[in-house]
Amino acid sequence: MKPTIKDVSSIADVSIATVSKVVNGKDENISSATRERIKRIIEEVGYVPNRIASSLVTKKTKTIGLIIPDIANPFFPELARGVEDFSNKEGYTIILCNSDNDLEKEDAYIDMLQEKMVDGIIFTASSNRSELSIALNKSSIPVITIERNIDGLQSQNTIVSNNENGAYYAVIHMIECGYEKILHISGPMVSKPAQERYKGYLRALKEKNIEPIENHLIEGKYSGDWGFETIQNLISQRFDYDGVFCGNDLIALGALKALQLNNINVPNQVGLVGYDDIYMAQMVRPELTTVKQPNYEMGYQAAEMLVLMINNEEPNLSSESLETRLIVRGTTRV
Amino acid sequence: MKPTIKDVSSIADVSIATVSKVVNGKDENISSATRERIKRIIEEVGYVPNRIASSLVTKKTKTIGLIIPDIANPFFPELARGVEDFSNKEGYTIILCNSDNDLEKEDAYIDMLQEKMVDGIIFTASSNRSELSIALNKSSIPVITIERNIDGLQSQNTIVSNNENGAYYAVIHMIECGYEKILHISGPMVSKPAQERYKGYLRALKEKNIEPIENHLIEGKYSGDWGFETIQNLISQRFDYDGVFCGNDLIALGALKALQLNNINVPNQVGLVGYDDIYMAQMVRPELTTVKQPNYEMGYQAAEMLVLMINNEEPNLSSESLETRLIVRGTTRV
DNA sequence: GTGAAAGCGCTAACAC
DNA sequence: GTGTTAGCGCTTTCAC
Repeated sequence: MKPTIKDVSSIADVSIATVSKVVNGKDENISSATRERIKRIIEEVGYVPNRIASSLVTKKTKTIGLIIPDIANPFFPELARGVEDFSNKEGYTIILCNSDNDLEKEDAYIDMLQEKMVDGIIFTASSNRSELSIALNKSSIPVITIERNIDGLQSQNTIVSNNENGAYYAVIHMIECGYEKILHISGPMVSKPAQERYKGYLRALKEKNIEPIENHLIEGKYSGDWGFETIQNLISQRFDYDGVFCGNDLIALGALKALQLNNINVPNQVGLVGYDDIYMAQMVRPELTTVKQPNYEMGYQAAEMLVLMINNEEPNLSSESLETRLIVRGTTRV
Repeated sequence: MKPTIKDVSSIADVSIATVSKVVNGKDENISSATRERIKRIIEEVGYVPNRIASSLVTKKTKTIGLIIPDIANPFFPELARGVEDFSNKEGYTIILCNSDNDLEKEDAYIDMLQEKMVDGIIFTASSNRSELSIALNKSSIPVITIERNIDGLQSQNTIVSNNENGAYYAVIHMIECGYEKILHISGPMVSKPAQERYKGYLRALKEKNIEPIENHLIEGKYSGDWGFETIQNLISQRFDYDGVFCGNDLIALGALKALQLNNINVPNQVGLVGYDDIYMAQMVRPELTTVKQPNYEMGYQAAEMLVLMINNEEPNLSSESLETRLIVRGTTRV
C-alpha cells in the first residue's frame, strides 16, 4: 500500500497539516528540525503526494486539454510540442485528444475534459458550427482556439497565423518570378485557413493586375496523394499552367512528383510553392519553396495565453495573429 | 458555481446516493420515475460529474501516461495515435510527455504521472539505465515499454518490433538485387533498435557469405541532414559502395538527395533502403524501398496490454514482438 | 511552530 | 427502491 500523508505524519509524530506544509513549501513557520525530519521520512518511505486529493480541495488540476484533429497529421506534432513545452515549464501536464474532425468525438472530449477538471483547453476546432461553442461557453473553463477561430465563442481568445498574408506573399513571389498562369490546389474550403489562403492568392493576382485564369482553383484534401492525382488528371487532359500554389506542402510534394514524372521541369517550366515548411520540404530535389508557419510558436503562445487566463491575468491581446515567412528554395526560379 | 451531485439531489429531492447510482448506470433498483426525473434535472442544471472526486474513492483515474522522446519525431505520432485510439475506445484519456531522451525530464514525468495517479504508463525509454527501472518497479503501477526494453524492469511487459529481422530481410533483398558492397548508416548505437538492426544486417551478409567491407558501418543520428552529410563526406573522399542500408527513412531520404546531387543513379549504381516507411517515402522519386514498422499497431497493442494489466487480467504474453514488412519500391532494382 | 477540524465531491456498504 | 454514513487524501483556517 502506498504511503499517504497520514503515514508520514504519524512516523514523524506531527500532524498531517505540518507535513502538508513542508510538502508544499509553505514551511516558513516550521522549525528546520522538523522540516528536515519530515523530508527525510518522506524520502525513506517513498511518499508521493496524491494530486487527485489535493486537486479536489484546491480546484486546480494543473492539467490542460489539447484537442486537435489528428496528431498523425504532420502539422500538429510541432504545435503539440509547443504546447507541451510551455505547459511543462509551468508545471502543467497535457491531455491529448484526437478529434478526427468528428463533431461527436469533439463533444465527447470536451465533456471528458470538463469531468477531469482540466484547468483549460486548447482547441483546434474542426468546424465553425456554433452549437459546440455553446457547450464551451456555458462552462467557465478557459479556452484558447488555435488556427481556426470558432465563430460565436465568447472569449474569442485565439491564435492564428496570418494565412491570407502568407498566401499573398507566396503568390506575389511567384508572379515576380514570371509565372502568370497560376493554379491553386487548395485544401477543403470549409476550413478557414483554406478560405484565407485563397483570399491571399486572389489579392496578389489582383494587385499585380493578373486576371485569374479559368479553372484556377481546385479544391481537395491536404494530402500528397491528392496533389499527385490532381496534376496527373490535369496533364492527362490539358495542363495549361506555369505555376502551382498548393494549400500545403503535402499537396505540393505530390504535385512535384507528378510533374517530374511527366518530365515537366520544375522550376523552369512550372513554378511550385507549398505551405507549412514541413521537414520533408528540404529533402526533395529541387527543394520546395514554401511558406513557413510558426507551428511550434503557435502552440507555445497558445499555452502561454491559456496559463495567463487560468491565473486570471487576462491577456490584453484577445487574438494574436502570427506572421508567416516565405522560404524561397528551388521550386521557383529566381 | 458549477452544480454538484448535492445540488442535483436536493432539487430532485432524493439522496446523493441515488443520483450517484443513476449517473453511473447502477440504477437497476431505481424506479424509472425517479431515474427520469434525475436525468432531466441533470440536463437542466448542466451537471457534470467531477471525476477527480470519484477517482479519489475508486482509485482509478481512467488516465494513462504516454512517455515518448519527442512527438515531433515522425516515428511517434502514429504510435501515439495507436495508443490514443485504443485508450479512447476503453474510456481512457492519455497524458502526453516528451522526454527528449533526457533522463531528468523522464524521471520528473514519471513522478508527475504517479502523483496524478495514472492507471498505467506506456513508456519509450531513452536508455537502458536501470536506476530508472527501480523507480518504476517500486511503484506498483502497470508499465508497458515500447520499442526498447528497459533492462531490469520487473514486469518485462514490452512491445517491440522485430528490428533484427526487419534489417535482415532488407539486406537479404539488397544482396539478391546484386548489391554487394553495402554501407550501413545507423542511428546512435546506444539504442537497442540500432544495435538489433545492425545485427540483422550482419546476419544477412554472413548468410550470403559476403564479407563486410571496410568501413561498412557509420553511426550517427536519425535525421535527414545526417544522411545527407554522410554521403556528401564519403563522396568527397571516396565512395566505394554499391548499396546503402539506412537506420531509418529520414537518413535514407537525405542520402538519396546527396546521391542524386552527385549524379549517382539510384537504383542502378547504388541501391538504397530505409527503415520505417514514413509517409514521405512514397513522395520522392524514385520511391524509397523500406521496412515498414507497425508503429500504429505497436501503440495500439501496447494500450491493449496495458488495459489488461490495469484490470488485473495479466496478459499471458509478457513480451510481444511485432513483425515488420519489407516494402520494395524504386530505390532497389529488381 | 504546530495541530484540530471542516470539508472538497464523490462512492459503496449497508440499513431500512 | 432509497437513504445514511463513513471515508478517499488532502488543504486551509484558526486556535493554541
